Amino acid sequence: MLIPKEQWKPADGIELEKNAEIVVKSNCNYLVIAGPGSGKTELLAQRACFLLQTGICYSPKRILAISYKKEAAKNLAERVQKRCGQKLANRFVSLTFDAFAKSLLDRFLYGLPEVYRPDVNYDINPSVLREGKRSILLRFEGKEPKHLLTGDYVDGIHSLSIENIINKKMTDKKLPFNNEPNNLEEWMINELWKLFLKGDKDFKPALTFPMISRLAEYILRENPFVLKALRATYSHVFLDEFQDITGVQYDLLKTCFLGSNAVITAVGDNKQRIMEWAGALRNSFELFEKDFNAQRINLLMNHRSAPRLVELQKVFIKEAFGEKIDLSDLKIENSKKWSKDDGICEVWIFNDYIKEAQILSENIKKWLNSEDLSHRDICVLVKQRPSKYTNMLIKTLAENSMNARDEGEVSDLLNEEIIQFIINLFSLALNINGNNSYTFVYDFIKILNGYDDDTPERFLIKLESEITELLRFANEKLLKIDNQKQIVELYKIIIRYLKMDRLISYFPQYRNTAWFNDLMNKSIKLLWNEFEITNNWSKAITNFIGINSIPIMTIHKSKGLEYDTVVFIGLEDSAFWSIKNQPEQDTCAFFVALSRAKRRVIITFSKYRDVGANPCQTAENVKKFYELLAKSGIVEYRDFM
DNA sequence: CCCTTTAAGCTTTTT
DNA sequence: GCTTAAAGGG
Repeated sequence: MLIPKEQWKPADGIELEKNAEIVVKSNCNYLVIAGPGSGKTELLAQRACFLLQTGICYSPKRILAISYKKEAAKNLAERVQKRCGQKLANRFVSLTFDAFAKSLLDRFLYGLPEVYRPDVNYDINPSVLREGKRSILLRFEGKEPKHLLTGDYVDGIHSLSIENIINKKMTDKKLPFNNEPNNLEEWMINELWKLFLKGDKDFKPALTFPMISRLAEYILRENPFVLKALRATYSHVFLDEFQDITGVQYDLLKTCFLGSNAVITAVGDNKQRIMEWAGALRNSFELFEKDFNAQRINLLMNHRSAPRLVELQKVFIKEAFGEKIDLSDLKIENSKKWSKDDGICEVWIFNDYIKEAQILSENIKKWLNSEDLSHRDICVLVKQRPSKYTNMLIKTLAENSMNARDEGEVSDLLNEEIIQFIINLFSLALNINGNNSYTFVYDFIKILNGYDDDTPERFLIKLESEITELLRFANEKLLKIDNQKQIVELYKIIIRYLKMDRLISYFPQYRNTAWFNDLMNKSIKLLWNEFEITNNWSKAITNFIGINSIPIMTIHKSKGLEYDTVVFIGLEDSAFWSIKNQPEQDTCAFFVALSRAKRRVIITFSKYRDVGANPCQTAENVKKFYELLAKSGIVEYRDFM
């Protein structure tokens, strides 16, 4: 059953580059610098296979893989299962950082001292954080201890920045917090911890994710047995997108595994470090090398982009990142699947955003029709505020019967299990050729019923007829719907059929009623919107899923994704206003945008754009980017003015 | 109530 | 760095 180490070969005939193979078979901590398209998911999947198939990670030991996005965690798990089969993949645990921290907290809640123990029914992110943090402050008005009202704090809690306290200060330091506060800010931090942990008559206990990580870290530090159990479980740890790790998360990582026998493989790219403003550590690579005695190694292949785009990326790296960059960054090679002239990068200059939208629409139409691209092969990127920058384009595309939409608005919604269920149910009810819809709906209801493969067949047969009846009912109702309220009714009937308590027991996140209702309302609104436009339920569902719309998103959202053609709208000062405060991060952001494309990048500049009171756009501050593009000799400039 | 001044949001993820 | 929302003063 086990494969000897020397005989092990990468699964599915995949060829790994030399450095990737070194990491896959390594037995020490590595920091893998993996640029765009270098195949880091594949590297981690192959390493998982190597460890499991050779028995280096032997049963019951497990591999813990930590990502940042649910989607990334899911993709990696699926890849491992595909490469080495379900049985071995059962010992591959792929989680997001927050899911990992939360699972520790939920399992070992009672390992916390009473003061720090959250109510077992805590919510995540109190709704009040969204509605107005100031209202939290008000409940402490006048209760400030008199002796702390000195110096900067004579005005009491009003002199505090509540935003800063909740987002940063509360989780700045490891627990425990100082029980005898020396100033008003410390007092406020303590009061907020108590309120969030325990709640009161009009505040439901609710934690933020950084708080959860701090609590999990505290449990492990205070309970040697829990720590020992964790370390006994995982022999190997993978850390994806390591450039994004926050200080809070790094502390948790150290408490978990520093000084243990776990072999850690961290993968990341400092050229894509765009999350510093949200707390990502600037020096995570150096810290990891030092603390964990990790070796640094670079991947040199770019499997994604066409040769001319790889060349452009290299020029960009060399000129924009300067001496900070490892020399091997300039040795990147492109994949053999391209011919050497492949790859297009153009800068399109417009007088106004109306012309910009027209020209883009014409070209997108051409790409869709004559280049055989599908909507999902194209992506429209913006630095921030997608709606502001792409309003006109969406309108113009619609006038030419093409769809584009802000993917950020809907992607989380569409990925929720309950929404997936509803989509699949409606697709089936309307006889849309969904490939796996029936399996999805059947399995979903089967699980909720607590059925498995040992369940007597008569129950399963009954279940099938129940589903048939549900589909018939949904079909009948859907076809009669002529206002939004009737969709609400249909949703209610479906949820009542599924039973909320059963839903919650399998998807505990839906315990948060406000969030669940929000999901429902958003999807109803979106669905109704699509129906109003199309007046056809099949089309409405297809549009709701977005198969026929071009995704629009921010650069941040696009990280980790790839598209044949990338249209970056608005390489302008007003879009990159932050370039003065955070030049490195904005350079990284532009690099991320550039490197999403497999074959073609179009970058636009419009002299006039309605993004604010001053429509006249400049490119003084982003001049650096234009100079770089021009210098490469690869980019073609087209003037549409 | 209106005008002026100040502060916050922008770019994210996570159950 | 610029826009918009909230707060403060007369």
